[in-house]
Amino acid sequence: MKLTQAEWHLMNALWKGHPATAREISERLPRGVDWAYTTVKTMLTRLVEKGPIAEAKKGNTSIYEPVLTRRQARLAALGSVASEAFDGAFGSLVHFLAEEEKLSPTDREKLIEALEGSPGGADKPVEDREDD
Amino acid sequence: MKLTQAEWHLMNALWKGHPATAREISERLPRGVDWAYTTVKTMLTRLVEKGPIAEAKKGNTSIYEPVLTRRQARLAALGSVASEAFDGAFGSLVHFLAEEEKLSPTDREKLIEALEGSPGGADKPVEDREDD
DNA sequence: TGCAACCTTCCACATCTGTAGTATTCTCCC
DNA sequence: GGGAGAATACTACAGATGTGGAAGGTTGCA
Repeated sequence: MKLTQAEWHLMNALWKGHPATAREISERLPRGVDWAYTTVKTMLTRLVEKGPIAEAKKGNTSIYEPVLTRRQARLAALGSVASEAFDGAFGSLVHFLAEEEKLSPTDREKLIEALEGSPGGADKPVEDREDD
Repeated sequence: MKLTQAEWHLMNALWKGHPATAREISERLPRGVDWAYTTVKTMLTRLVEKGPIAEAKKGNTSIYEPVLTRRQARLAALGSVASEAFDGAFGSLVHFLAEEEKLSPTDREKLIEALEGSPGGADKPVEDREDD
């Protein structure tokens, strides 16, 4: 259940409140992500096929519900980084992070840069429900 | 400088010792990653185009050198996860990790599963030079 | 009852990824 | 000098991703 960046946008929007319709979701996308409604619809359909979300019909309209919880997705994402970048050792990742806590200024810059590299991040924090 | 999984394999192999030839790199790929030599060559060429590694010619043969350091790549990877999955808040990622330290058994399983999901992870630990 | 607004499904298409074959060019050794 | 074995360059191709247009069904309201 590894998500792509675009899929994260959708999932984040869905986790913000569900069930939700495609339109609701598309309205909740972060600033900078200005997709056509049909784009959202296509991605949602693909996510349903792939499994992370479920679709139900209410009359003519589809309503979506997350199947994958936010926590599961986060674990998967971190697990994947651990496996690729830290020789599969989760502890090594944590260790690295701990070390980097004392980031040098230039590295801090790099990180900020990385964070700003994609839209959707680093603006207003979202409510912090720990699951779903 | 976000790397794909396949690219991580190559970069990891290169970081293990450099400069290195395509053949050397291909021989250092993790078990389970059995690419044809030409595949390795293609990926290396693409990585050179994209920037993370540099290529120099020694007679007929290309020798490769990382430009992106391991540490930079790790920061970028974690930054990207932070941005996608933690609303851009790096601290939130760290917090999550801290919480998850007390993983439930089933979740621990899920994590293991995620780690085992791709080849190259979780066998022998690699030397732990903190940079390059 | 008819239209505006909204929803859906289907199709399209460029780019990126993963993977590798083929053909050509070097090079080194006999 | 000629051939075997490597290395290279070029090309291909399927599947995933990112985007969205076109056309047609539904529905509530005037």
